[in-house]
Amino acid sequence: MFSKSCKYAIRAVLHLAAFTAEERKLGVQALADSLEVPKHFLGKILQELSRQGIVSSAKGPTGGFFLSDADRQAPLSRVVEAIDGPEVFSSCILGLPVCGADNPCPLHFQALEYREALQEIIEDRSIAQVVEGALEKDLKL
Amino acid sequence: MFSKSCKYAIRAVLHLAAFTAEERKLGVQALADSLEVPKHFLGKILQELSRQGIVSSAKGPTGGFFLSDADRQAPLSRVVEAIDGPEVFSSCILGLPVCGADNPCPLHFQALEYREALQEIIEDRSIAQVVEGALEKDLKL
DNA sequence: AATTTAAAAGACAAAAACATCTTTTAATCT
DNA sequence: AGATTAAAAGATGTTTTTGTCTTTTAAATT
Repeated sequence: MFSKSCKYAIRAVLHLAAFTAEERKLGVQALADSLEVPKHFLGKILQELSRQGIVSSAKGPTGGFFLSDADRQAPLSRVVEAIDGPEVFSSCILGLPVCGADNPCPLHFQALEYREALQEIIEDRSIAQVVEGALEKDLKL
Repeated sequence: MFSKSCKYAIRAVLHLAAFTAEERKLGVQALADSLEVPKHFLGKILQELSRQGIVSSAKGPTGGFFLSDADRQAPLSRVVEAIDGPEVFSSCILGLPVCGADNPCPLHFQALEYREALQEIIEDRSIAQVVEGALEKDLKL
């Protein structure tokens, strides 16, 4: 489904959304500890997310990563697109390059429902909404 | 979603289901040509599928791969399990080792629908049924 | 029995994904 | 200004996935 990098990215962004703000940043070390993922690898991912304007960051003492209010409004799919690329959503489930309604693969029509379910998870909800829902249910982030 | 090997495997099995039988086998070369996938790589995959009893094969002249009537009755999920492992269905969408209804990840409940859609595609239909449906719709296999 | 055909098996190679380490840059604090 | 802190950037290493090639084994045909 998602690559490992992408899974880390999603978890990191949700965690940042829940626990940080402009005045309350989190360093890679702290974040890596919380998520129990390799520090340097996470650093690379955050770097890319930062470059793409999905998370915010500041250097130096009191620096770190955080999610601005604007950052929170983005759909979760932006994170996925940033790391795994936009193909994840649209590409054929059997990897055929020309699969579509006109030239469908053997699973094309069955796969539509799966496609929609996927969209509901990551395209239809903003980062803020996902976190809100999770906090309501007392889920760990 | 599925690994490349797994995508090849599914396509190969469906093709074999549509065009072969005990008396009408297909060699790796011919199959690779039809599916437009690398011959030797496909060979490896078929070897594994054969070892696991998902496809049938015969050596020597007039040899090749085919699907017996019994082979056809298996659900598509057997192919997926054989190549990508059984985890694909049950594992957490964010890769958390302990994600479940009791200790759910931030996307656990949203992911349920996606899970079900996925099951409907590969667990609820036999290979024979998928091929039948595809042939009815004139889809290329 | 000898030859041919094609899968089975295993060794090997390239690419991508995953992960770590070091250096540089920029910001803060004293 | 100098020291310190932490992200940015880049180099490097490891593992997994993907792909190729060669040898072996078994079956059929002559």
